[in-house]
Amino acid sequence: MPAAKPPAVTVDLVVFTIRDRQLHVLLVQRGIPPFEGQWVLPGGFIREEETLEQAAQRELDEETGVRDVYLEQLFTFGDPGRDPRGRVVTVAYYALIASDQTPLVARTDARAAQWSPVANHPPLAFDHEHILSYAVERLRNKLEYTTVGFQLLPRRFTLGELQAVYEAILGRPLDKRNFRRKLALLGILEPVKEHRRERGRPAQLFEFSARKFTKLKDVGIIFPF
Amino acid sequence: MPAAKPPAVTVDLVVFTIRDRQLHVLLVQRGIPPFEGQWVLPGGFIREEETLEQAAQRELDEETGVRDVYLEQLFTFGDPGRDPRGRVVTVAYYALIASDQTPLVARTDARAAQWSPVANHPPLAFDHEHILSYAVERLRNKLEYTTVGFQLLPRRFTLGELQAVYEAILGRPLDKRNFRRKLALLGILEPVKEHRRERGRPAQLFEFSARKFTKLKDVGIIFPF
DNA sequence: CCAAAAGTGTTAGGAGTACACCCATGG
DNA sequence: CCATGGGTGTACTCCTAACACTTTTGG
Repeated sequence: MPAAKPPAVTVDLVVFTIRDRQLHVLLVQRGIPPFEGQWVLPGGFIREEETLEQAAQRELDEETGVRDVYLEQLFTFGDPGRDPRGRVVTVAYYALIASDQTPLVARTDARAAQWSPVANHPPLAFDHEHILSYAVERLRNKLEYTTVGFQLLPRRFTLGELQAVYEAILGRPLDKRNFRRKLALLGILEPVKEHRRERGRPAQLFEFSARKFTKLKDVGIIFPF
Repeated sequence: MPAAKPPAVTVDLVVFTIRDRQLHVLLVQRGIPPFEGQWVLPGGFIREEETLEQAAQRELDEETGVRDVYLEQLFTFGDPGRDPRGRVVTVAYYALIASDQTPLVARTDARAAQWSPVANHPPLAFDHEHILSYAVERLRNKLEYTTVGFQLLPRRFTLGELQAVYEAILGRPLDKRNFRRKLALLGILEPVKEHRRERGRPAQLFEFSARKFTKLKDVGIIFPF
């Protein structure tokens, strides 16, 4: 039934995290031609028995050892010529990793992997530059009307850290008082009986309240800053 | 390089239009097994030399004879088992057709094609029910922060018709005065020297002003009703 | 003259934005 | 004591939402 020469189907991942208050992306170095030695987004072929999302989960697990993270389909790229080896259609996903879970897993193959600041990353092979910038754009939009930002922080965080996440991704400073009022208004943060002390006045720690959040979920959250 | 048994890759289309103030979708009746005689979304295999979007354009042209319409990638569906014949990954697109351009093209194959009201359509085979509802949801969201609504109307239209489009898709009544004020504020409609007369007071006809619109494009349009 | 749709303003409430100072701690 | 980040309130503007009557035409 398939037409002649079906294309290969891969899944590519744009894995984001926050490191020292900057948005980082996971890159791997190719060990084989084409583009040997150049940096690319992690990815691989889909297997027969798995869904696209499971393929993305599996790749993510293989690269980082992290599970249960925010994962969302981004876009499907399939231009002929995007891969010199032949027709490859890639379904791109992006993932958000909490900043306390970013250790990379011991790698089984020869390729190196590293977190790179999005604002200053090595050139990428294939059309991965394009995929990355599309993912950043999506993340930026998503940030404005959902609560994905929390996915990038550990379970407990300060309001300063949260604001830094938003500022890093949106690329502009936010007003501290307005930011805090907005969050208070949303009522999805739960203060915990603990403070973080480092440089300056100790900061109240908060947790994201899944309970309160799910109530809002149906209503639809608008989250502009 | 490809893994064993690469999946087939198809493009499926959710083609929307407005007919007598209701949202309609284009469906075709399968002429061959599986699901012979059942209704599905139009679609087909991608060709070697074309991009995904070109494949979608081509399918759309074949089905409706319409070109230069709003077309946007929706989502890629690839669960194993979504097609009984084997692994098929489908990249779904949705398209918006102006209501004065909805005649279907003379069909070259045996299948029937028809416009069905989304609110009352025949059951769909494969996972096309799922694809359709996802498309409706996307359209609804898109309507709230962009100007896609105009794509569903002929070049000249009345404010009543435009409001009816929004109401049909959003599924709720809108306040006439607020709706009109909002549009006046956006300033992207150009009144033309013509009125439409039918049942009741004649209505001013408007055109979408591409010139005024592109100015806004960079600024970013928010379009809530 | 009646049915049908077009057209038109005001008000009250909520959200966004701009803005500056004091507080608690570690070094 | 000083550097560092934490924490707080008010005023203005703008957008949204609610709401009802008159106008113009065809039949």
